[in-house]
Amino acid sequence: MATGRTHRPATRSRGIPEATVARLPLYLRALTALSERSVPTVSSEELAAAAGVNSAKLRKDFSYLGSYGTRGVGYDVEYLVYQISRELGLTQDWPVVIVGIGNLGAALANYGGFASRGFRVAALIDADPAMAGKPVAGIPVQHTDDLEKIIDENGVSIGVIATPAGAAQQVCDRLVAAGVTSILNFAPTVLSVPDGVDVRKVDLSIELQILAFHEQRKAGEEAEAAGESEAVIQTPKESGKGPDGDVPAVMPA
Amino acid sequence: MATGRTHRPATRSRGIPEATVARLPLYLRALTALSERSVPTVSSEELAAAAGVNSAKLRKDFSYLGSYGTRGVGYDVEYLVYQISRELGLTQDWPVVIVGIGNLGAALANYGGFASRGFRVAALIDADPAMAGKPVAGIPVQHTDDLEKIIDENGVSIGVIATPAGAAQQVCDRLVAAGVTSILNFAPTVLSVPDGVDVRKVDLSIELQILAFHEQRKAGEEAEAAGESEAVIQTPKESGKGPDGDVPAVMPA
DNA sequence: ATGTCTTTGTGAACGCGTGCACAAAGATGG
DNA sequence: CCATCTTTGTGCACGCGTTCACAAAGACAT
Repeated sequence: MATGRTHRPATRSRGIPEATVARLPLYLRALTALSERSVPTVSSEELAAAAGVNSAKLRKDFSYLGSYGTRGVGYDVEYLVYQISRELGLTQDWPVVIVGIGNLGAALANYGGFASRGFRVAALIDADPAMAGKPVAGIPVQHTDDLEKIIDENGVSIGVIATPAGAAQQVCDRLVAAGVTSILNFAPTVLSVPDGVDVRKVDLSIELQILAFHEQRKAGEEAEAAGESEAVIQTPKESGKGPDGDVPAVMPA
Repeated sequence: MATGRTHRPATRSRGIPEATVARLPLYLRALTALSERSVPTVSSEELAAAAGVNSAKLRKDFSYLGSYGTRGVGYDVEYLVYQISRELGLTQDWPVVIVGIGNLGAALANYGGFASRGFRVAALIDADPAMAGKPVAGIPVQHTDDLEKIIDENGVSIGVIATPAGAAQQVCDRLVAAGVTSILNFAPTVLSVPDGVDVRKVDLSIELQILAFHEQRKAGEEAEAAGESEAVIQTPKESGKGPDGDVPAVMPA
């Protein structure tokens, strides 16, 4: 099943920083767009602009993969697309199961982004017997009872949890026990998993709350409206006295 | 995590580090659960375990908000819930618009997490005239033409983009022009916004690709550790600059 | 070949976030 | 009131990630 995995592109292959890994998909997307427009080469400056990052950062990121650029010219788009795809493991097929076919699960099943890049929805699983057999996105929903069998027969190693919060940990445990080692969690819960299992979480309400925090801060500064531009003022760290404006630093009684 | 933002000197808004802000919602969720069980106080150790973080980190996070704990006892749950809620701006109402009512947009509209905490879906907007008036999650969908009017009349400052990638930037521009200053972007695009506008992005396919990377790495290590007698992994000749044999089959965006 | 010009690749400095470890603060019991 | 025990709040050191700035590498023109 797994083809040769002893890859060593003439440089330090192991030890790609996590932050870099998180940006590779971004670069890949930008490069794919260039590829479709048949652009042969691209400079770090251009690509960085397209990906919304600093060009030095981009060059350093690529340097972890190896020296794929040509000084004075830039990077070969096709070659880079291939290298990043391979580094991310997108040259192979990743069967994925989605557990919890509610509104969100159905939306995920229909999401084109899955199929387009090496990921294939191998099965949809739901606890509701009434859902069983019903096709969603052209795939019949299967019952939770068969979870282990489905994982095993399809060689699934990536699972997506889109269940209510209450069921998430239990589903997670079963997925892990059945052999899944990477989980994308949409349920608003902190999952606990054994070592060796990766969990990434996508949490709507957390994202909104972070936005609300900044929004409130912006509103506060605006209300203060002393005529200062917000970018440059850096209040020196003071302790004790300090007019921090709107919010009273309430101390517990 | 994923937060694509235009550059800004990593400002500590009122001295609270960005990393701390991102964890506050997590603490709040754990505290709310404790509150519902009528637990009066909690130690940093317990709360940290519930939130899945280091206890020292949690104490330091709270120290940015002020000294709300009592040594030898712990933190007062109710008080802390209130303080964090206020800090995050959840004590006020945040009207939100969702633009792009496809599968994902509809799922978001139905998502309970919105209403539960200060956020209220003020309007659903879609470009398809056939959708207009059709109720989704009990809210009638309105047409994009009225976007500016809807933003204005409802005092919306937070927008959610769930459109196809092609429409995202255009929608974003209109939202910003209409007064929205915080955007949660689900479209697989890098949005460019003026200073002062916050963008957070949620990108499915990026999350999956990051998981795939680690999955591939795990598989590789495993194969390496499981004895090297496999003749399959013979070092390819790597003649010239061409990559090794297996064809990449480049995927479209 | 030689010089000029462009762009990469990276050494080094800096800043942020994390986690340890401990002193200070307060509760609790005698 | 004093001793002891628990838990907070934080000083400090370390490591990761980001950014600057520049030498080296190659393309290209003459």
